[in-house]
Amino acid sequence: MDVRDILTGAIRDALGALGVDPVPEVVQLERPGNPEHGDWSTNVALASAKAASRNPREMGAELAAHLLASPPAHVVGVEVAGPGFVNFHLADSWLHEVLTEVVDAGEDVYARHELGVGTRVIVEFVSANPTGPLHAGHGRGACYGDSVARLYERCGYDVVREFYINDRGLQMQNFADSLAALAAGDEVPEDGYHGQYVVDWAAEMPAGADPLEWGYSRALGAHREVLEDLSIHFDSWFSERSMIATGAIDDTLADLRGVGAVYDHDGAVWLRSSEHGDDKDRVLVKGDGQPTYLMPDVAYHRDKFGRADRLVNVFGADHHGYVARMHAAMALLGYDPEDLRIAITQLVALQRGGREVRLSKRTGEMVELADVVDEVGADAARFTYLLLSVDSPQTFDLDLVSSQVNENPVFYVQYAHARIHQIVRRADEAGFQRGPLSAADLSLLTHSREIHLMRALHELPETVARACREHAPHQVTSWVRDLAASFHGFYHDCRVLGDGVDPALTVARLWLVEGARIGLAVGLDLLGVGAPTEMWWDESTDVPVSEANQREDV
RNA sequence: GCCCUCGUAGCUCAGUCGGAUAGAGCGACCGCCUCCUAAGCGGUAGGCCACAGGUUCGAUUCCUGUCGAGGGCGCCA
Repeated sequence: MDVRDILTGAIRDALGALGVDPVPEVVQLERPGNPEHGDWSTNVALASAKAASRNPREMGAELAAHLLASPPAHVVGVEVAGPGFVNFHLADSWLHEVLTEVVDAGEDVYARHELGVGTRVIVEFVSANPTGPLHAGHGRGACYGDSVARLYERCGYDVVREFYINDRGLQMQNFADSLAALAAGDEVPEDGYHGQYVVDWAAEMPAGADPLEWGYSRALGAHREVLEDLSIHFDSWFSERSMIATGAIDDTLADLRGVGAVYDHDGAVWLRSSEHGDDKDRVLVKGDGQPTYLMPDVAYHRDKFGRADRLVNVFGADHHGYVARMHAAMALLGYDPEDLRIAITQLVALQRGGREVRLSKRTGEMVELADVVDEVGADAARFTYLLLSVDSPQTFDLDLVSSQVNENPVFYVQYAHARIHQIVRRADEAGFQRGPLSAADLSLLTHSREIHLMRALHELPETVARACREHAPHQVTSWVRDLAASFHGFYHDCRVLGDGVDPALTVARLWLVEGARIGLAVGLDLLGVGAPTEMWWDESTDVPVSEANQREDV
């Protein structure tokens, strides 16, 4: 049983026994930052004193005394502190139990949750127009969306990764016209696409090919390729065109009309989105009878709600204005807008050679995502994209991430994982048998480095659940960095193997190393970053030589 | 003008349902390899959490306003 369940259960029992009325619904436990405040602390006396008409400090003191009279498992001290906090001091045995749980569970099971069993989630991300290659800015949404999907999977949800393809409309035609013009030796039209890639692709295009269909497939192929390089595998590629064949667009409009969610004005069809939080009503069908971009998107989301209980969309900041109208449209169709979760990723600025590189498909000056991956490697790219909260704008410095690797946290973390495997290899070479866990004396793990490492491991399940709930994979990145730091400290101060180390301690430490391995493997997998088993450096080039740049898949 | 995100150490950023003395990396300075990989470890310096109110036992955190940064506000997509 998790130590928190033991403590909260004992606290509630004690409050009841002390005649506190009402016994609070939730008992909050936290890890105090200050070690003097014990291993765990509760503010329950502060939080519930008022409702129970009691003095918080006195209530805390009574609670502490009562708990100390018959202490819960592992508890060796309880005291009241400050305005009424009740602090628990635990024997290290609670952490030895944590390590046992980690090792028993293994990397497939540890920090896995059942929160979402039976709930279907569609995570839609990237969804770039098939009119050109993905650029560096797309990389953030791509890595983020995939990692959010991994978090949902780890929490037991039934997840589909979906890419929505805008494969009809004006942009497609402009793109095709640009290809055709270049292939014919003409100038690109005014509102066409001007990037260098258009020139390259036009040269590739076989004579007689349909520029629209050929360009479409060329762009989509490029998307697929770079995403695969980043270990991002979509389960579903949803074509906008397919909704014309299925009649989904017409059906959606008829549905909206049926519930009075649209009206005709100035020859156009308007959606009453302002009735559900949007700034103004939006046009669905233009005066010329053509649908706006919004119309098929509404139909698409209606389709998704037919396939899932929850929708997660990843939009770039430049599309955030879209959120209100989409929520309104779903509300008008009778869905709960809460079930459409839209994550906004702030923009990525790219830096190279100390100056910013502008991203613009129109001017043609852009850095392709494929170039970023080539330049810094898939692992460094993913880790860097997932380093920050998506609420913060990011400056991705290509020179820094690729060449100054000592400033790059991905190598710090991967190095910890490589060190773990080095210890395991050394133990094998020495013929050292770890033996069964049940035979190991984990109580020998008492060094502060060992304690810190086990504490960090204990936090992983909670971190995963929160990161999923908040759609915040960067919290996993932070955890992984923290665990790596704990491990490097342990590695430095606690020898696992050697003549001076008691064999029983070696066994216990090998199990701790195994626990760290499991934790890092879980965390890195959630980030989609490789976990290399060895890393060596070429000192002449300062380039790490490892699976980091030879990885195949995650 | 309205909407979204943000404002925390010199720089880049974390900060759990509102908790006790606000953290990390980098940069700066000082130390540590006879030993499982020193791309590692330890220490020092560095803060009016943009500003002003409010809510309460308690606010970096929640609410309102001001200032500042980025982005968005079309019968374009």
